[in-house]
Amino acid sequence: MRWSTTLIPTLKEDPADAEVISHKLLVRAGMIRQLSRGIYDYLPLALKVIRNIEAIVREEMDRAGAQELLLPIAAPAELWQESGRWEVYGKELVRFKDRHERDFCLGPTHEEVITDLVRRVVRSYRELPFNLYQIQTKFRDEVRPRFGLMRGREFIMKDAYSFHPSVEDGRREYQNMFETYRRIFTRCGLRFRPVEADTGAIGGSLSHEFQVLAESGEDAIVSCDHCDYAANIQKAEVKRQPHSGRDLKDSSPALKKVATPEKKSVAEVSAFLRLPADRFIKTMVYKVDGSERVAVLVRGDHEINELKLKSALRGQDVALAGEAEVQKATGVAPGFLGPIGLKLRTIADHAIQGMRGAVTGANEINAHLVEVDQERDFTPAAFADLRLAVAGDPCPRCAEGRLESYRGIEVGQVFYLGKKYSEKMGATYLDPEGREQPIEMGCYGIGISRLLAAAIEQNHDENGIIWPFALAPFQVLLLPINYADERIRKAADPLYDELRQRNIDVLLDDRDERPGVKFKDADLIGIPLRVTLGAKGLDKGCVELRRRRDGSMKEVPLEEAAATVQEAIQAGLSEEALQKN
RNA sequence: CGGGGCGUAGCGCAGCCUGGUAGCGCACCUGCCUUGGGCGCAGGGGGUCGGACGUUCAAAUCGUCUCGCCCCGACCA
Repeated sequence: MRWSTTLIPTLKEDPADAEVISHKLLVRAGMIRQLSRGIYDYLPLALKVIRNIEAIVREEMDRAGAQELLLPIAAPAELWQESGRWEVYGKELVRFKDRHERDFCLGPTHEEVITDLVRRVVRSYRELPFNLYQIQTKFRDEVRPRFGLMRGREFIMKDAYSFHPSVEDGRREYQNMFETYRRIFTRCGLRFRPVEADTGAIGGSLSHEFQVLAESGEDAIVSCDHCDYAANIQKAEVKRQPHSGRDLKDSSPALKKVATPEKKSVAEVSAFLRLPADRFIKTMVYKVDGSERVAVLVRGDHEINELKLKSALRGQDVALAGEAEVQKATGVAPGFLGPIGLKLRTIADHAIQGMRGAVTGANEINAHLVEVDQERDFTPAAFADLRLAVAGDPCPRCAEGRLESYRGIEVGQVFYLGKKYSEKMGATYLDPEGREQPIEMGCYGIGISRLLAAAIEQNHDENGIIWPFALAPFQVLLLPINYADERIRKAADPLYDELRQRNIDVLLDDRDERPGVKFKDADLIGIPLRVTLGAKGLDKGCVELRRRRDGSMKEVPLEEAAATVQEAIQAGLSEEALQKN
């Protein structure tokens, strides 16, 4: 492609409305433009990258035995009412009426539509299993779209759904997809980590997320430095440890009330009493299923994991109580709550068990209790794993490891759904004994457009994007210093033709621009290889080959340039494929 | 949904407080010049100041409403 005939509207300055680096660079590199909140035009350069991602996804999905299909983006409300999600999904689901006043929605995901298709088609176990996928635009009316393509309302997604005659077969396919995702993200040239994940709104019993590692990621993840345990912080288990009581004398000093005027938070009381945060017991009041109030205890340096709390309460909805609600339920203001004498059902994190010499609120304004001994002074209804894991925690799976924490961008997630949709929607088959059975299901998503942004978050420098070879919109950029110069042009044009003959995706910067402008734009759009053709080099019969990633440069005889470029691309691709993840 | 901020040329911004002929940089067009990291000189085009209503002799500027975009937020006791 010749630059002069394409549309790559680069910008010198960051767009005013962009916050994160991928958003800034996508706009500055002329790849996307915003049409509306969370809705973007994909310009040619962006679409080329998307097509590259899609090609990798298709190859690997097909290789794994899945088949591509395409489902409608608009779906009738009835399907969503059947699954129960018409009511549950909320405002994220865009609804509209057609001219006959029938309710429809735009698909934010396609479990309903595909389950409906399959139940109308499949009769027998002989027709199972299979895995169907599509690559399609999705629409979710996010509360707060942000960060450019990272959280858009309209986005491109690959979604796959598999159907099985047994749990074992479903698990096999889950594993198959897990490995396929590993291959896909490895081939994309990304550093990533699969982590155990919560199943969230989609439902199901087993799930992993694929997180592209990037400082700017919205997700916190932890992984073991010793074994291969890794999990989203929301899901990460905490190993039950022996209690952290200070001194294990037979008896604790007597309980003592101390005045703590206006000191409410752990940080404030900790500073005031000169005691470390891990000596504190934090008491939080939760609304459970909207009515009951439950007190939850965690150590002062820990934080409650509401997902764990929810499962400890057998799946009831939990929400932190407001200040007025706390006052009403306990008779004291938040900040001075403690488990001793509290007339509420109380559950405590494991770390609370056996604590001695602890500090808690006194259940009266401006006072705390010190020298609290859990076994002596109070007994919660239950102990459970209720807190968020933190870096340094011992690994819940192996003996030696410690957890490290990272930030990540979720670009893929696999779910084992089981019978969740098939039972509700009556997707069944006849087993060999002639009995009707609900189909076992799994589903597997990849955020294609988010992957585009994540790749940039992970691969950029102060000058612009640094594309992995596997995703780059062009493999190589030809940069004639002065294309109007006949000698340079007569070197550039044949090289351009030869690269094209070798089936290499090449961009020729044939614009009548100053060299500086071309160099800046070249770095900005991030093509992995750049061949510079200038008078100095041509005097020696040479051109210059430069790698975008490390800036390394070498002179190459003009006649060998095409072959050298081809080798460099091969080398780059295999280097990416061998990257350890 | 709540709170805050911003809408002025394609992009980035000033002007608004204190009403009086709409500006700057970049980009763009023409010519000359220049050609290894966003050159130089000269000339030029482009704006219903987001929209509506109001106040006023007069509104980008003041008021009311409205639309759009950005950021923050569901309380860690």
